[in-house]
Amino acid sequence: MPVKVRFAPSPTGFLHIGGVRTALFNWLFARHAGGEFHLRIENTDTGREVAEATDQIKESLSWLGLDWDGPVTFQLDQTERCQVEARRLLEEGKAYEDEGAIRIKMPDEGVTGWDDAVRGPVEVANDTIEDLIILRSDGRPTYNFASPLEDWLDGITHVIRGDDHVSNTPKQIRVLEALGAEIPVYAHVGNVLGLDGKKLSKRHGAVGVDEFRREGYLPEALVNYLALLGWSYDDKTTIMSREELISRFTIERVAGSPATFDYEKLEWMNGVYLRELGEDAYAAALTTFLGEQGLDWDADLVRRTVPLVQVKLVRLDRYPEYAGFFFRDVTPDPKLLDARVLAAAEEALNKLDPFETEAIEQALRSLAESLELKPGKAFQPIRAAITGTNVSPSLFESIELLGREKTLQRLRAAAALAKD
RNA sequence: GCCCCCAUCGACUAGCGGCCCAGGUCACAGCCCUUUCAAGGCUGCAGCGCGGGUUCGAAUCCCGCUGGGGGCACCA
Repeated sequence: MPVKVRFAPSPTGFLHIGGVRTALFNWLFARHAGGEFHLRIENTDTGREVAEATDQIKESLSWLGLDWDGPVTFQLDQTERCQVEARRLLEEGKAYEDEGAIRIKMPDEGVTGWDDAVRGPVEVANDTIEDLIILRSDGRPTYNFASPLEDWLDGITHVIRGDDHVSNTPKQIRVLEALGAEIPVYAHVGNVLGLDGKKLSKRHGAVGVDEFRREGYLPEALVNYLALLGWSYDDKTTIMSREELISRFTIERVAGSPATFDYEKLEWMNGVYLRELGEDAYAAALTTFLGEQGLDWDADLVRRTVPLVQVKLVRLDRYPEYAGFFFRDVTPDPKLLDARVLAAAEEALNKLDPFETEAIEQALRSLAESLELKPGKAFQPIRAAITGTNVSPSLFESIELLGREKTLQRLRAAAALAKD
């Protein structure tokens, strides 16, 4: 039987990073097996912002490259079918009415168990499972009825979901049995925790996918990082392309223990991906990102700054601060300046020909020498004058790219500032 | 309160009885490189929660404890 899995978020808000991880595992599992990955919106509880949240979920998945098969389905669409099935269970004596709602009968003795694909055998005593309501008195199905029912209708073969669903599983298995449906394979993945050891939630920093996007993370990096949160290929492999992830992913190597989300490692990994990009691809990513930030900077100039910044940035959102001086004026802190050095620099660069990196470096080095200053000491005031700060891309290349006119202009302006 | 799940360096993890006085990655520290910051190279710091078993032999198996997480709705 071909593999068929689903990711079933509820449309209550943006896509949570823990949810994304669940989606990713489902997706990797399906793609590895050549099966299908479906997106189902569990809107059993009529939400107010369904449309908006659904769009956002779809966009987040798309951005990450997690494509789904077939149309997006909505649980609410199965309301009638749920009612029909509930009535059937009633007729078959497997359910009963209770104050207008319908409850399913659960066995009082014995156990309900399953062989969890990540945890192994799990058993729950039946006397701890109550007769749950499957249809509310207003006719709407409850989650624990609608979800397994739709899994059955959709022919879902594997249910891969978060740890928090473990206690729902025995209930859903009983529902499925009553329905006469086949029981899918269940796999419960450990939860994602925040730095404080608590389950990740909106309280703990950037947990929505959107936020990672705004902070300049690459989807490839996020996917790679997330894949390693609870799954591993072997004892030493860390960086894996999407294709490698797909071909290597198996549910057997997924861990059942909770994992703490580590921003520092994600950043490091993002840097790895950023550095691996070709210069044109890097420029394209940067331009797109800047556009999303509302910064309409000259794409050609952005492209030319790439060689100067690529190895330096670990996140795209650092670019404006780091390379913004190419696009807008600067106001350096006077404390970083030195009028004598700046005046000398202006003179040295004024009629330099050609105005190129190598010549610039040569000129400034001999300037340092004649002023009897260590190179680093002499360059810092110049750096501040040119870039506005004491942390910047390589000075000589920056000067070449900025051009003679602007360079001299900034040198003069800074020299004036320094005198006060 | 009841039920379920989990437990290796600060973090993510490898380990499925001897290959482990525990390996990799991030973080951290030191050194090298160096025009700042990064990146890179090298070195280092650091862990099997506790107590009982089983076994010739346990991080690996069993039991208990402790700790953490999740669940017990006409929420999903």
